[in-house]
Amino acid sequence: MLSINSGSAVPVYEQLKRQIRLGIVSGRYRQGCRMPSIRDLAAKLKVNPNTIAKVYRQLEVDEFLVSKAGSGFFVEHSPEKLEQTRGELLCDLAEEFITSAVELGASPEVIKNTVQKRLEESTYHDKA
Amino acid sequence: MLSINSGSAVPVYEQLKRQIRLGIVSGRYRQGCRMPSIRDLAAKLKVNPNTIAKVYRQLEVDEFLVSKAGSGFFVEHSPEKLEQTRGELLCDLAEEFITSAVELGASPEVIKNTVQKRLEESTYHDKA
Amino acid sequence: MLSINSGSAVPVYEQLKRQIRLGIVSGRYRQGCRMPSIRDLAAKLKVNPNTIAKVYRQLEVDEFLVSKAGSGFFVEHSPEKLEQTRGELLCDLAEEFITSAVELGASPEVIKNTVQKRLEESTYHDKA
Amino acid sequence: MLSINSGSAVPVYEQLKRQIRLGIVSGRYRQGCRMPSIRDLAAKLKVNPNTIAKVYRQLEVDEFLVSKAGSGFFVEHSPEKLEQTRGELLCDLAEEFITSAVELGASPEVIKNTVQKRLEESTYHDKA
DNA sequence: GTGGTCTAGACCACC
DNA sequence: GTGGTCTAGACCACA
Repeated sequence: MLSINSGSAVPVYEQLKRQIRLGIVSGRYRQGCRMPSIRDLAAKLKVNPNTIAKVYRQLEVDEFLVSKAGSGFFVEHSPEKLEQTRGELLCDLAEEFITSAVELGASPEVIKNTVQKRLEESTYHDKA
Repeated sequence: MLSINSGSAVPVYEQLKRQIRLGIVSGRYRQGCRMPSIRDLAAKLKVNPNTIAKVYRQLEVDEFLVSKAGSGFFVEHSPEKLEQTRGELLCDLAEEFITSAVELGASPEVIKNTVQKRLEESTYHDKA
Repeated sequence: MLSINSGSAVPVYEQLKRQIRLGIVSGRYRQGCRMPSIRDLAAKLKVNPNTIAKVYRQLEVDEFLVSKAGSGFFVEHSPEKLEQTRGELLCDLAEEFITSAVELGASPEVIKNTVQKRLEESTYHDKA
Repeated sequence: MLSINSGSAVPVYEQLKRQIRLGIVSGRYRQGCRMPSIRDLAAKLKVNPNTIAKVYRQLEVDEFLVSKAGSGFFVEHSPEKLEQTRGELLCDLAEEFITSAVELGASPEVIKNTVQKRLEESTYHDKA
């Protein structure tokens, strides 16, 4: 599901773009599948259809979607593009995390140790 | 600035609590300073004043704020409390990051390496 | 000057994009110069400001313009981009010309000879 | 379909004359066929009926149309006239193309080579 | 129905 | 002033 933070400084279309791109890269939206129609999604999220259209059009420029006039938008990307974007998004996530952690006053060592600890715990949970 | 995500599953009061607590711990809201009045903040964020009151009261229970009748809420915490909360928030941040990274298909090693790399780069930038 | 053909099948924003791009590539709009403001150009051409904004934004994506918030759009491109686009536009012109000529019933030989003849005449005029 | 560029320096009646003449020469309007009535075409293109009348009358003088009182205008031309006009239009197309290409900074050799290349490609496609 | 284009406005942040 | 975002509609072509 997609969510919108109206009060945020980051524009609605940008929020949706990120979420949908993440959904595509993580496999929730699968290759070849049809996206919700502009009007439907706009009604569901209670935003203007133009805003959704902007999101879809930008994702088309970025080569994640293709539009078929009179039919809809479809997930369409090359495997390389997908792999590359995965790497970029991971870097973005890491950067956001580190920025917030630094703002909290954490040193690089503390950050590294915390990540290490959480990774070990989640690995433990996976094995359990 | 505080922002609200109406579509989110996490309640508005919880969203605000987290943001304000983060603001206190990171030093944006300083010890002894007066918080915005309940009705002002409610008007600004366009939420019910009761929601803000709930946030402030819970932060008071958690020992981040104190209320002075007829005067308002003030930032008030012990240094130990602050240090402890910093650690907790850092863990939360790490967990969010790792969860998203795993959803992206990253292995623990890839995650660790990415964090390491970003840390080195930011250290480098700081020195520069 | 920019002109618009409202009755044409090609969208207004596309017509303007082509004309401005041609103007940049041919040197009529020079590197670093400020473009007319969105509102001014919209008023002059009697189209909606959003249409002009769309043109400018697409030319920014295509790396012919850069926007400086609160200041305006400026011509900004790399020399390589300019040279490459010159070649592409020349090919487009040639294709349009040939398509029309073929529709008129001209054979490849006739087309080639006509071009040759006009080129000689214009060369002659240049020398004169 | 006929289109009008209101912003252009070339008069509306001249624009229409060229398009219709091109339509006749290229075979889209066939010998003996009735043209749209003056008032119908004027209504469709949202121009003054006098403008259409002027176009038709000039095309009559140029021997592309004949008017039959109370019946309308009809395509009527001699094969020689048609052949001659084809040649003239081809020259005009070539001149327009060359003028634009020169404005783009292309040398006569580059222009010739580009035309040659596009001709070979289209010939290849025709054979395929 | 679908997307594609366009209009006529609004409010915001930045300068 | 500037551009940036967003809304609330319109009409069109395509399928």
